[in-house]
Amino acid sequence: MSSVTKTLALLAYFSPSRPEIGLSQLCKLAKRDKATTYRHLQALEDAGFIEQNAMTKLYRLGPALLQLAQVRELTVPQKVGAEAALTTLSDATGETAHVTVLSGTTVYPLASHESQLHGTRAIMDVQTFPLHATASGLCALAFGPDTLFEVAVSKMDAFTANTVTTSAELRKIVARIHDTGFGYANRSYEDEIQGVSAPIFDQSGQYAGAVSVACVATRFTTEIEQIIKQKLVVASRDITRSWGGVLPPSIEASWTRSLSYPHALESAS
Amino acid sequence: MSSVTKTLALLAYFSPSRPEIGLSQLCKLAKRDKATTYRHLQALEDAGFIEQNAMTKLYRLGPALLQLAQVRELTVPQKVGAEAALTTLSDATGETAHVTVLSGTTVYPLASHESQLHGTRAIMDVQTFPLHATASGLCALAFGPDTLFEVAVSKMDAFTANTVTTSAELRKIVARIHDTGFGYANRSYEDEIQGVSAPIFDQSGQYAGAVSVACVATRFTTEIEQIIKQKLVVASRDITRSWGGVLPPSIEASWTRSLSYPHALESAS
DNA sequence: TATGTCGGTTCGTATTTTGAACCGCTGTTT
DNA sequence: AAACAGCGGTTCAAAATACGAACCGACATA
Repeated sequence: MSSVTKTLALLAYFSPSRPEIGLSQLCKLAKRDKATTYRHLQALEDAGFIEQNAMTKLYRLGPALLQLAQVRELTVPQKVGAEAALTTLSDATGETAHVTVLSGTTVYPLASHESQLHGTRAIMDVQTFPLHATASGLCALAFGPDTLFEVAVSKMDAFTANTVTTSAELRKIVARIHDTGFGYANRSYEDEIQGVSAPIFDQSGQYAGAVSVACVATRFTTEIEQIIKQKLVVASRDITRSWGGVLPPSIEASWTRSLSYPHALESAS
Repeated sequence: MSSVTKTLALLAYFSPSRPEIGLSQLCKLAKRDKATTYRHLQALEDAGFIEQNAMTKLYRLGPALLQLAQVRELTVPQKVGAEAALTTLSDATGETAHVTVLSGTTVYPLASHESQLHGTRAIMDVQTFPLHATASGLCALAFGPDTLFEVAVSKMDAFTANTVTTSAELRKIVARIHDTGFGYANRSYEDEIQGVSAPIFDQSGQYAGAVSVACVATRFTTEIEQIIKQKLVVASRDITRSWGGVLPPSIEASWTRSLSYPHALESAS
């Protein structure tokens, strides 16, 4: 592991729920030496990736990230191209909806929209989505490059009692997703959250990401499942078009089949 | 220079005008060895900071940046707190307005708004603002920590014929900005651009950033200068309040003086 | 077929990174 | 007030890592 990788990994400890971190706390979190961590933080600070609160000495993410994010979004305007469809999806289903993108072998959150309808909502405070345990991740496995599978198998943490933990089980789930055109994660990442997702493709027909609905599990009935799937299809078409992509005909065929024979899916969820 | 610093420095070569860069081109730009640069790019790609276009092999900024930027903005909601005032400022002056923040010893762009009024506009494609040559940077020198001055002196590149290049000149300009409460940059960074800025402060009365108007120099008359300054004061008050900060009374006094006796300023611009 | 450039890889050298121990400071406990 | 614990930050010898010249195969040009 290079020093660069170790340094950049520190940034992942900052989150909305833990926005400021002191040196010692970060050392504990990352299980690193204090001197090393301090030097890494210095390097990040020099680059503007973090800054230090002069009063409290706590570190927080820095302004250079905003700058770079802006360039990224100008280069690949995915976020702006997903937001309208996401709002529509969330409003139509009354649940939290989000879009993820696949980059390399990692699934990143891009945008999310929370429904105003329910008090209890699925909230996202996630850096990256595990391939084997989330609807988005499973979608990537089913429709993305085949090399992802071995990556997924190499880190199959059990997040809940429902998380799949064997390569064989995973392969079966992925196969079903490939058939139906929808990713499912039934309480496999967070307790009481049921995720459903649909893939998004880029201009060359390559897998680009997924649009998902995270539903509080107790609300997840076969009726709402049907509605969610219908709306997911619309959102996926919208976002794919907005990103300049094309949906493979096979996906459209899968969706048609899935939505016509909903009973075929029940065992999958 | 640590390998981390060298690696992160590569990100600065990506910009709206050069959003995708190949390995060899990046080596030339950064004047680095190809093997080293390649390894650095790998590390950045592993972290999701860049990604590679599979067809063209060109690299571009990655989706992890959006994620981190979102956390940054949730931690320190500066951008959202500046945008309304920025729009107002730009509309009222008919020129491009922008907000910068000081982090460590570096001035970063935060947000900008371009006037719809004129065909010719100041456009910003800048990673960081030089302390000695921009209105924002000079504002930081005048109202920020004293340690900035030596940093500024250590890199006084001459961007135009008007850029100050001696420590003595710089000190004089900074003193005048301190007196008037407005930063000026008369064609000192970009030819034909005249910048005027006002400082923004944080909750402890520390310098936090600046709000600026970049005016095409041929349009810069004493009349528009007065209007710009008046609107800058409003914007600075707005943004400072929105950031939870307080304006030092001395600044308000400087502004009152400057705006009452505009002639005292003419030699400054 | 010769040539240049591209992205990417190899391997021995030596530079950089590393972490135990330490420092000075602050706030708390005894 | 003495002892202690925790903090951010620093030092230096030991060791792991980064480095870059040379190289490879693919592609485009001439």
